[in-house]
Amino acid sequence: MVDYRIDRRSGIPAYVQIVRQTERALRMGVLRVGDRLPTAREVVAATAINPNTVFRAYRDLEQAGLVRSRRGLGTFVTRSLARPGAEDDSPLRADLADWVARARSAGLERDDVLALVAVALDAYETHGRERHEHEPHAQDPGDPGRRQEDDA
Amino acid sequence: MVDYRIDRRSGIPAYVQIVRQTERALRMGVLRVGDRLPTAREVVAATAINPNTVFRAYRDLEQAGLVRSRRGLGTFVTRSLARPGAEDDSPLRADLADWVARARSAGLERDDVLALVAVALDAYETHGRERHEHEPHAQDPGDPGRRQEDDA
Amino acid sequence: MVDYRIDRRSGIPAYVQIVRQTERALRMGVLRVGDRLPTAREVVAATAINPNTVFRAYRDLEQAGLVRSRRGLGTFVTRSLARPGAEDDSPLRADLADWVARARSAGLERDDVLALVAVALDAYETHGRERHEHEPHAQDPGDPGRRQEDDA
Amino acid sequence: MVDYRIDRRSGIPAYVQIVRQTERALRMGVLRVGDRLPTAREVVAATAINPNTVFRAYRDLEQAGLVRSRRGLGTFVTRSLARPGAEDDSPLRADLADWVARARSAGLERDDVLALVAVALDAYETHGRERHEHEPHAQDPGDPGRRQEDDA
DNA sequence: GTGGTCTAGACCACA
DNA sequence: GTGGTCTAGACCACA
Repeated sequence: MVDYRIDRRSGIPAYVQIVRQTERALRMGVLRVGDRLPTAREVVAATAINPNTVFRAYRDLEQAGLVRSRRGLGTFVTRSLARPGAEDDSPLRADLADWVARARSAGLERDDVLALVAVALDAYETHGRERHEHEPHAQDPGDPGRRQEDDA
Repeated sequence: MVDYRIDRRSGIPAYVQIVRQTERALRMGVLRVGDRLPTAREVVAATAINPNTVFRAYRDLEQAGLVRSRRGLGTFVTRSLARPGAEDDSPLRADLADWVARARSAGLERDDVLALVAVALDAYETHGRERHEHEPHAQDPGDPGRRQEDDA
Repeated sequence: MVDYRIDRRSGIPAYVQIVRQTERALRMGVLRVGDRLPTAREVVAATAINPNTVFRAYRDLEQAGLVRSRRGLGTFVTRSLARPGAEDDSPLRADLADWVARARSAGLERDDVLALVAVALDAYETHGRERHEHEPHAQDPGDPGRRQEDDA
Repeated sequence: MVDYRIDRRSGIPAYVQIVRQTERALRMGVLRVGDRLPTAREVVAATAINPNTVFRAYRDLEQAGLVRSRRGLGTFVTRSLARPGAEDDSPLRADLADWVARARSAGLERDDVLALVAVALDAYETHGRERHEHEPHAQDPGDPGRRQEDDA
C-alpha cells in the first residue's frame, strides 16, 4: 500500500506530490498492475488534504495511462513502470545504500545528496555516457526523455 | 554562473524552481559568498518568464538569508550551503558518477535513478543509519532538517 | 468568438458540453490556430456556470493537444480540426442545408434529424461504404476512429 | 431489438446513454408500441454495466411516458416517437444516405458530419426556415421542443 | 461505499 | 486581469 506524504511547505502542489509519489511507487514495483490505489477517503484520512485534490491527482494518472478509475470500485493500476535492475535485492540498490550511508555519515544532508545525484545525472547525460560505456547497449543516447523535475 | 531551466510542464511554480536551483548551486559550491545572481533581465532572456517571477524567487532567497539584493547593483550570495565532502574531486562524487553510469547503462532512466535514491535516503533515515554507522559523528540523527521535496 | 450554450437538462456534464462545442468550432473552422478562447470569466458571464467548470473543460482540451493555457494571458488554440470540404461555401454544406430544410419542413424535429443522421452514419460505416464507393480513396475503411457520443 | 452501446469515455452518464438510444429507436420506428425493451439482465450481459443503471434509465423513460414496466413481465413501449417521413424507404433517408456517403468519401469524419449537421440545424432554426419554406406547414416555428443536446 | 460533477469562495502565480 | 490550486460541501452515478 502506498502511503502518501504531503509536504505543504515544499511549494509543490499537493496533487503533483501525489502523482509523483505514485509514479515512484510504480517505478519501484511497490505498485503493480491490478493493484488498487488507496481510495480518496483513505488518502484524506492519512494526509488531511481534500478529496477533490486526490481526485485531481488520480485523474492525471489516468490520463497518463497509468491507472483506471472505476466508479463504485476504486482506482486500479493498469501499467507498470517497474524496471529490471531496480529490484529490492539488486546489487545496484545495495551499492547505492552503501554510498548513501557514506555520504550521510560524511555530513551531507538529504538535500546535498539529491543535489549531488542531480549533478551526476546531468554530467552523465551530457558527456559522461561515452566515458563510462565500454560496450554499446540499447539505450537511446540522444533522448533523455521527459525529465521529471527532480530538483527545480 | 547559474543558468536556470524552467520546466513549465512540471506543475511546480516557476519561482520555486528558481529558488531550488539556486539552493542546489549553493550546495554544490557553484555559487559562493559574494557571487552575483543573474539579473532578472538575464533570467528573462534565458527562460522567457516574467521578471516579476524572478524577483519573487530572489525575495524568497533573501528571506531565507541566502542572498542580499542591493539596489542598482544586483543580488549577491551572502551565505554558502557548500558541504565538505561534496567537492568536485571528492571520492564520494567519483563513486557516485560510477554508480550513476552503471545504473543508466543497466537501462534505468533518470527518474528511476531519482526514485531509487529517494528510497535509499528514506531507508537510511528510517533504519539504515545504525546498520551503516561504525563510528559516531556530529550529525543530529533526529533532525533531518527541512527536507526538500525531492520526489513529491 | 465561440459562445457556449449549456443545456442543464441534457444530463451531459457542463464541462463535456464546453469541450464538445469547442471541438465543433475547431472542426468548422470557427476557431483557428492562435485564436484565444473566451476567458473563464467571460464564459461564466455568458453561461452562469462556475469558473472551475470552465477551467476543467479547458484543461481537458489542453490535454487533448487542442489548446494551450498561458497564465496571465489566456487560452489559445494550438491545433485545428478543420477539414477541407467543410468550408462555409462548399457544395456539401449547401446540399446539407437543402436536405435539412426538406426534413424539417416534412415535420421532422431536430432530434429526428439527428437520429436519422446517426443511423445513416452507422449504415455507411457498417456496409454502405462499398455500395457508395465507385472509386477507391484514401479513407481507412477499417477504423472509424474514436466516435464521439453523438446520440447516446 | 435495441442493442445499447455504452461509451464509457464519452463523459455521458450511462443511464443517459440508454435513455437517448431508446428514444432514438423510438423515433426511427425500430421500437414500436407494445415492443419489449431488453431486460436488465440482457443489457448487463451486453454492456457490462450494473442492472441498477438500467433500471434507472427505464425509470426515466417511464416517467417520460414512453414505456411501462410490468412487474415480472418486462418493460414495454407505450408510446411511439415515429415520424412519417423517417421511414426506411423514404426519399429523405435515401438522399441523406447519399449525402453522408459523399461527405465521408470527401474525407470528413463522423464527428465532422455531426458538426456540419448541428450547424445546419442551427442555421435553419435561426434564419433558414423562411428562406427554404415555399409552402407553410403545420410545424410551430416558435417551439423547437425540448432539444436533445446533440453536440454539447 | 467509491468515484465524479459542480459550486462558492479564498488565495496564489504570472504577465 | 487571467489562469491555477485548494477547500468544504452538496449531490449524483454506479456497483
